[in-house]
Amino acid sequence: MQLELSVDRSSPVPLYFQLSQQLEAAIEHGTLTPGSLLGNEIELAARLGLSRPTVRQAIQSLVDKGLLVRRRGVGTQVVHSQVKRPLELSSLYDDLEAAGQRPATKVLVNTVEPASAEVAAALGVAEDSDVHRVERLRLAHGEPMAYLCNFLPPGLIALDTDQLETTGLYRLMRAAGITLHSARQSIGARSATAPEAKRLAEQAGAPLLTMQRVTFDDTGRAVEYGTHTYRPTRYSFEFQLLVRT
Amino acid sequence: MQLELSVDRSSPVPLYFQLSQQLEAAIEHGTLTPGSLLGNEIELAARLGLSRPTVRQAIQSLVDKGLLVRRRGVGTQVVHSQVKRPLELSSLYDDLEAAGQRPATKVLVNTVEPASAEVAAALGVAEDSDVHRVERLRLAHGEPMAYLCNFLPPGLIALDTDQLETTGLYRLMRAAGITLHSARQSIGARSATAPEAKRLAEQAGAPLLTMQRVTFDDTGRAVEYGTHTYRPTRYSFEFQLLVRT
DNA sequence: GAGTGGTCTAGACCACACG
DNA sequence: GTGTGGTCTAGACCACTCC
Repeated sequence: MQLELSVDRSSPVPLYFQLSQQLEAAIEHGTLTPGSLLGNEIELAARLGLSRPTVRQAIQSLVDKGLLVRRRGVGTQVVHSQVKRPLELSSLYDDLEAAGQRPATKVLVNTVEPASAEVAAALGVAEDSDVHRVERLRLAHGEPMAYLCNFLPPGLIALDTDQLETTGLYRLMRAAGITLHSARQSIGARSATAPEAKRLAEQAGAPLLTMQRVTFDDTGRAVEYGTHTYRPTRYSFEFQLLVRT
Repeated sequence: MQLELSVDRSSPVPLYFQLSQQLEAAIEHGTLTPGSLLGNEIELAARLGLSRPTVRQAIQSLVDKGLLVRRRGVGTQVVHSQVKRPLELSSLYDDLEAAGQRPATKVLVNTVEPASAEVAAALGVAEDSDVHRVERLRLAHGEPMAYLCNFLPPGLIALDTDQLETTGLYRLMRAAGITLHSARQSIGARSATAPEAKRLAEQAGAPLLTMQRVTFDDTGRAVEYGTHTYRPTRYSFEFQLLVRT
């Protein structure tokens, strides 16, 4: 069966992007089955009236996503194993929403305070300089799921408590025009202290999953530092990752 | 100051790769300071005697690594925050070795047995069909750090106990010509059962960090399924990740 | 308006896999 | 040997940013 592909040269969408989207949709949809060969690049370019570099660019973007594999002398194949979700800078809010869990957020603290040494080091600001402190409890189905404590440098975004209760922090930052670039994360575990246990409706000493994260924008500024604790019976970190080549 | 760049056209190493390596080294070395502009692509191409697409390919590879940021109408800049380690399919053995911890491995079990339903589902093999089972204790400085239980489909690699004690599983697979492609991971936490606690020299009920992983090669075969437990006082998952754009 | 990266073309030669 | 992807060239025009 012949795959239907076409590009619209009058569209402002780049040609390689149009092609990669169509290929991705065909893979997602099962029209291109795992293991099937894509056909050689020259022929594909001729069929679409594109140059080979343009077709290569489209294919390369899907190789980078892990959907296709290229073998010299063989061809380009659709990967067998379905790549579900590449690891991304995930927002717990988005994660829960995607899982259909209707997340709720309760803002416990939303204030400005002097930075501790730890916070100052993480955000790259002077010690005792003002930073925002936000503490939130994230619930799903009315059950506490995670306790989130975040610090932000001043003047970055307006931290409105109502907004914080209806969406995630990353969405607020993106909406404010901040381009997130990278994050440094650390995931661990430890026993709950008495106040932690109380907040999360666990028993003191219960195991907790912990995550610390510093997020940077594309200018290299630290835009957020967070220390989070999760109830491991309710949440775990799941992700797919690709091998660097 | 002018950055010294040159390419060797007689080398079998691709020109774009030579260039990207030199740029990466200059960033690492501090010759290219964070925030500095790289100079426009046309001029850079002319200076090196390369075509612009080749120079772009070199720059793009570093953008993908998170070392550079491009802005239309502005230029290409070195990212401020140092990207340390991109998240990769990490081997605990390599992690420990990189941290100078001289890892040691004790093979507890190395056998072939019928696959349980869970293992069969993860590896995509028939239930009760033969699979390798390897249980290892990973130590650093003589202290137990993690308990690793892995399952592998038969006929993939020879699992020599001596080799397993001197290197990591991923190295053995790569050495056997297996091209690792992607992995699906889940990281969580729970309380140690009595036998788990004993293995890791912890107390029963102590918090443990857990990781489950299925690894696929580039043909889509599952090549490994592992369930690991870590002592959270000795180990945490640390990684840097880039935001998908 | 000037300068930058973003996209695109129409070729070319090479390296590798497979029969 | 044949076919594939891997690399490379020398241009071109456009979109965006900044002055």
